[in-house]
Amino acid sequence: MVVQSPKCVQESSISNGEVSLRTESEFQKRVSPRLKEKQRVEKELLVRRRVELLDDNEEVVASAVGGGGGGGGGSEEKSSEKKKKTYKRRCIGGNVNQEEEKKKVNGEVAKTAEDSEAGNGAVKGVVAEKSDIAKVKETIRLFNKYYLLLVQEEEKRCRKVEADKKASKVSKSKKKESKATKGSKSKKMVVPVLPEDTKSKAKRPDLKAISKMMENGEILYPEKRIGNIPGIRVGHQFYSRAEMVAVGFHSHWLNGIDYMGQSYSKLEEHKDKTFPLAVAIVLSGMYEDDLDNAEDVLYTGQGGHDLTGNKRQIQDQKMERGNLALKNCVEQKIAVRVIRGHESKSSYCGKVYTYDGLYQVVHYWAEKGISGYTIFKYRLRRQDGQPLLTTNQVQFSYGRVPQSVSEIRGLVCEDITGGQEDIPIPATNLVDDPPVAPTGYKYCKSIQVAKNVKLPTNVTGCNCNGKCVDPRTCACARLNGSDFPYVSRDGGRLIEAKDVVFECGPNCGCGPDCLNRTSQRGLKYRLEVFRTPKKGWAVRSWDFIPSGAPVCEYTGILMQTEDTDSVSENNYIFDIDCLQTMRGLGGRERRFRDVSVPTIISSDRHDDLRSESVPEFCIDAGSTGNIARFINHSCEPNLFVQCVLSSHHDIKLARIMLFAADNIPPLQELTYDYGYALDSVYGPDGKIKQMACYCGAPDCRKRLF
DNA sequence: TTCATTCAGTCGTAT
DNA sequence: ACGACTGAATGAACC
Repeated sequence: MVVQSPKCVQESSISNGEVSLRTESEFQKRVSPRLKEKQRVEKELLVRRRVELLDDNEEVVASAVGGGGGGGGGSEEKSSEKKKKTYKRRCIGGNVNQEEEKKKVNGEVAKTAEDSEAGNGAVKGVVAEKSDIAKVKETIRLFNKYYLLLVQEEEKRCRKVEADKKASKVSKSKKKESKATKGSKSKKMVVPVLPEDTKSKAKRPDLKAISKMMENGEILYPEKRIGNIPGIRVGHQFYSRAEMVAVGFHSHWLNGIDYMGQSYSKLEEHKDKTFPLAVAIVLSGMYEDDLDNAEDVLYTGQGGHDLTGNKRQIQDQKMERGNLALKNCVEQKIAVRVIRGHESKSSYCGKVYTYDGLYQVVHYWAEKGISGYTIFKYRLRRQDGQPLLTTNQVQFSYGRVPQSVSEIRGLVCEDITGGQEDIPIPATNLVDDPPVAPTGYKYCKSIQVAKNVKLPTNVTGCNCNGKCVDPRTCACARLNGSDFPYVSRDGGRLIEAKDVVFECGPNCGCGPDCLNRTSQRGLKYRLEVFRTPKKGWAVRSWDFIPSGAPVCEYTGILMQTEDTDSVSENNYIFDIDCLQTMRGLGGRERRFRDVSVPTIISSDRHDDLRSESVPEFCIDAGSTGNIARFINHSCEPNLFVQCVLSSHHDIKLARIMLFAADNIPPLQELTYDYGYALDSVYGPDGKIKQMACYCGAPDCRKRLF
């Protein structure tokens, strides 16, 4: 294809994990001296070392994903007791292939040759049991899904309430008239409407979500535990109290002190202890003086607070419940988990809760508080030998988000989009000397269509006006299983991954503000392209990204797959293959039955898709593309791929969107699962090519392909 | 910015 | 089976 400077090839190829068609000589020249040798020595050691090197920089920030990947070693066995709970949801992320294999064994018809190959390949190389960290991640994703579903429910209810209000106001006079004739009916209207109506808005979808998870037995650790919880390392960030409940890390969404009650004294393993016994506390941060410094904490007991209004003491605190539990910790030298709540403005979540590690309750005493009532104070000291306190690091990392262009360290390009995007995307390079900027491609915000590809025309859309709200009347909503795939919170969040999302488009009656055009609004977050030591270019966000939020589209040249064969140096080809996309869900659960396969896609065409081993169309971002071409692969990604149809309904030509699969803190590298089937990539010699994966995830498949 | 209201599981007590 | 207990989340009301 295009002649690129050697440097460019290097950058681009590594950055995208080296897709496929590189020549063997190039491959060896660039990667092998360092890689292959070590690979032979020991794969795992290599991976770990790389992760350490890599995360040197990012560990500070990416507490959930990054890190040494080690942690899990011994604890994996313990987790088997909870296997049942998570088992049914194993068909996600890195284990998709495994799940397919299982289905086959169960007698389901193998779909395609490609599929079965993927299954076989995966079973050989994949870690059988999920790491504890992955389980936690999965649990929180489930929580987020419930949360968004319940937000949607709430939004619907509120709309209805509002509509009813309007209607009732308008028809007030009419009602009076009709009272005479329809007395009984109006009575019925008033009775059920009033209680719902008055509770107009605040319904706490977060609490609803944990209720649902309890109901379904989906709390990861329903039993309280003393000490660390598998999969939650020091520095782990939670984005709400409810999230902690979902994991079982702190089982109250409200209380500061979580403790084991008397009932635990019956258990054999706790026979020698006195209960109640505290296991975890949350420092809400409202007592500024609670925090002496990072290693020492002064904690005020519970009770006697005025629940409503000003949080003043109105009673003496009593030595009972949580206070007693903490006292017992002093006497029995039991360490408690300490979670610190931080205000984090400039983020959608508002508050972040960081796990700061185990603390010994060394001392307690009673004193008279400001209001003259007795309060209990507890002195906690951090246990030695724990990872450095993350509080400072978090602040450091948040502080590191540059406020202006002049503050950006290692800036090599102020805006790689050349003004095309609403928000500039700077590129930084603190790795190379001299620092180089990403080159060898042309930035293009929107997709380019190859000459021999024709997008369908004469497509009908919905007939809504302004914003689409009623899923019963909006034709686009009906295609999505009679519901909108987005909630309006935070400017539009996708509730969950779907096989395909039908958005409103140019053929619809609604306007640009329609919720069902969420993925068409361009970039919302301040992204940065940055150079990594080992993985080439990478992308991160300076803003917090809530789960389900659209991050960017994958753009490039939309072309026929067969035309790409001549383009042999290209590493940026994204196949528009629904099956492949589903493999790359990255942890989002599929809901097959919820997606009505629309009649517009004729059934024979659908069969075509299934039987085809190679998708007909692809997006080539090799020479032309947007920010998405710099996003790296990970086996445990924080983004997922979602096919979106907006201007037409041909699934083979769907747009490729990347959405946040998790709540993503600022400066965490953005990644998605490239979704390669193992042993599916062939070199020029016709032999299967392999590529090691260095994403560093605990459940890394070790191979990209 | 502050204010007021709601939210729901846990733990202990009382059946 | 019941009720006290708890302070986060949230929209409204407030300048």
